[in-house]
Amino acid sequence: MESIGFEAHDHTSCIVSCIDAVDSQCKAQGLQFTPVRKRVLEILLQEHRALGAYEILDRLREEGLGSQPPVAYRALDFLVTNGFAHKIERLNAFIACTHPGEDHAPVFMICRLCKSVAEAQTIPTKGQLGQAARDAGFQIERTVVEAEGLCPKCQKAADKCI
Amino acid sequence: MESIGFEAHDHTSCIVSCIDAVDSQCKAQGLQFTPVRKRVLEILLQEHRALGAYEILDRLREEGLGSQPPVAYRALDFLVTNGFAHKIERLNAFIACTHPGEDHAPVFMICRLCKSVAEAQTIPTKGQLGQAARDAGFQIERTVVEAEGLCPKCQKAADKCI
DNA sequence: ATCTCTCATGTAATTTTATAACATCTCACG
DNA sequence: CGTGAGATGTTATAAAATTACATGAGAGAT
Repeated sequence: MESIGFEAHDHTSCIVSCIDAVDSQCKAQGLQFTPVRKRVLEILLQEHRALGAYEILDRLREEGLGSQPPVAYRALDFLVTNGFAHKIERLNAFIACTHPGEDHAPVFMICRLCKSVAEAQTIPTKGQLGQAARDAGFQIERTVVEAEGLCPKCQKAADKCI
Repeated sequence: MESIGFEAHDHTSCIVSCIDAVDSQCKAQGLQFTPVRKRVLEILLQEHRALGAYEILDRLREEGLGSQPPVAYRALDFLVTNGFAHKIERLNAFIACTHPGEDHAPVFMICRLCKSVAEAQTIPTKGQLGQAARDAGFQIERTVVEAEGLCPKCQKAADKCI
């Protein structure tokens, strides 16, 4: 269980290496990692925060890469379908995946103050959800697990105010 | 860990007893269980399926209980805030709570074929999500846990087609 | 070389989901 | 009675997502 998002790290290299990883994975799988798709992933990678489709669209528009909603939604759909990004249902927003390539059952922790989002991995069949599914005879295909609360930084900031 | 939703049960009495339970809880807490709010909860209780706000609004409109979106959204907000209903984020839809009154960390299982939704309860601090949060120093306030897949009935139906 | 099929993109219009803002009402409490 | 909090009515608008259809670009067959 590893989580990325709340700690500092070298962001520039993180973006480059992630793009490279996705690039080669696309080549391996015969997927087209087109300029719009790559740019959308870069935009997402620039922050550990979920971005709305229209925020992304605005940036694409500034860069002349597309101006209508389907442009953003299609690129996001490609990224999500192939596991390079995730949708945060609670926020109707999207975030780059921090574990591209690996098989996925992501869990998100969303800070209600600073809006940062961290991703961790779980094994869906294990744990309480897995147990509940087994009890009910339910066959899990996909999971959405999102926790809202306070990240370490904002907890400290909140403590000072008391 | 108990789950309601995929098994048959006496639905009429389930609705009545649930409304009664919410009614007395509202009295105890000084909450106003007004006609619109009660009707919306009844509508939700009539199916073990999540209903969109506009589906609910349509029914309210037919009954002359309100015609504009805020009417439905306000009633739903009351029900969700007080734990009498839940929002299924994945579906942008709402469902009556099967455990009103109890302290809540619900988990939902959504059948992708028949759209039925079952609710189970978990302890958020336990399990993999709790562990991930502890590892990251994240303080959970609220969780969204939704699994999509096949309910027992639809699994059987799917098996026959192979 | 060109046909053609698939996948990606461009664009307009629309649908679906949700909220803002403000007027009005009701009813318990002083 | 006032008056103030909470509930409702109504108009308008914002935000999120999709449909539908036209166009383009490249791989592989003929």
